[in-house]
Amino acid sequence: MRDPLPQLPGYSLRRAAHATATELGARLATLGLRQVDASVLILIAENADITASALGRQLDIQRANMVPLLKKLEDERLIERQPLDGKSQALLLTAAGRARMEAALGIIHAFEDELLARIPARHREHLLPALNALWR
Amino acid sequence: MRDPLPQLPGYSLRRAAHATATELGARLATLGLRQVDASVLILIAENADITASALGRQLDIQRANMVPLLKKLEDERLIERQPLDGKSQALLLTAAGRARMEAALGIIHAFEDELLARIPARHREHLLPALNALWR
DNA sequence: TATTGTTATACTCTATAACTATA
DNA sequence: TATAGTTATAGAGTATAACAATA
Repeated sequence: MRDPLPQLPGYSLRRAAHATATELGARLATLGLRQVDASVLILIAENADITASALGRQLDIQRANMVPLLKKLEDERLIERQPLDGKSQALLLTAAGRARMEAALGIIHAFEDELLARIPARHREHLLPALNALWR
Repeated sequence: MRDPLPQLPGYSLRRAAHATATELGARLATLGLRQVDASVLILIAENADITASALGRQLDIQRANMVPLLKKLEDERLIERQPLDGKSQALLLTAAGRARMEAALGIIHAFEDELLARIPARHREHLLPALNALWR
C-alpha cells in the first residue's frame, strides 16, 4: 500500500505517542496507575505542598478534571490534603504514595531506556530536544 | 517548580503530540475535517479502491469505528463506495473529495514546515526517523 | 473458517459552564 | 477582582462484543 503519512512528522508524532502510551499504560496498570496518576505523584514528590490548581497548570489539566483524579489517589491513601489557608490545600504523598511513586518511576525509567534503545544511535540524543521544542 | 517530567521522552512525546494535534486540528477544522478524516482522504487518494477494513488496518482504527467515520465523509459527498464483490466495497474520492484532500494537504504541509522550523537545526532532521523507530 | 461491514454499547478522557467561598 | 475547589454535564474518541452475509 502507498502510505505517505509516515513521512509527516505530525502524523508520526501522533502514532508514536499512541503506541508508546498504550505500552507504558499497560505496565503502569500493574500498579493500579495511569500515566497521569504517575505524573501527579511524581510532581507532588518533587514539590511538597503544591496545590491542585498549580498541579493542573503544570500538567495542562483543568481544575475541574483534577477533582476525580485526586479523589481516586486520596481514596487509595496515596496522597493527603492539608489546608494551607481558607481556600487552598497542600498536597503531599503518604508513605504508601511515595512507595507507589518510586515503583512507577522504576517502570517509567526502564520504559524510557527501552524506547531510546529502539532508536538508531545517531538519532537517539536528538529526540528529546526536538520534542521539547514543539511544546515547551 | 521542580518538574522532571520533560526530561522523559515518553512524557515529552505525549505533550508534544497533544499540543501539535490541537493546533493542526484547529486548522483542519476550517475545512470541516479532523486529522483522521484528512488521513483517510489522503490514503484513499493514494490507494484507489481500498476497502474500509484495509484502511482501518493501515491507520490502526478498528472496523467498527470506521463506520461512522466513512458515513460522515459519504454524507458530505467526499467519498463514494462501489461494490467489489458480495461483501467488500471499494472506496474512492469524488471530485469534491479530491479538492478537499488537496486543501487539507496544503494545510498539513504548511503546518509540518512550521513544526520543523521550531526545532533547532541540528536536531531537525533526526525527529522523523527517531519517531518512526518508536512505532513502525 | 476467516473476513467484511455493521449495530449497539460502554468506557475513558477532556472541555465547558456555573457555583461557593476565600485571597 | 482574581483564584481555589467543586459539581454537573456534554462531547469526542476508543474499545468490545456480537451478528449476518460472503470469501
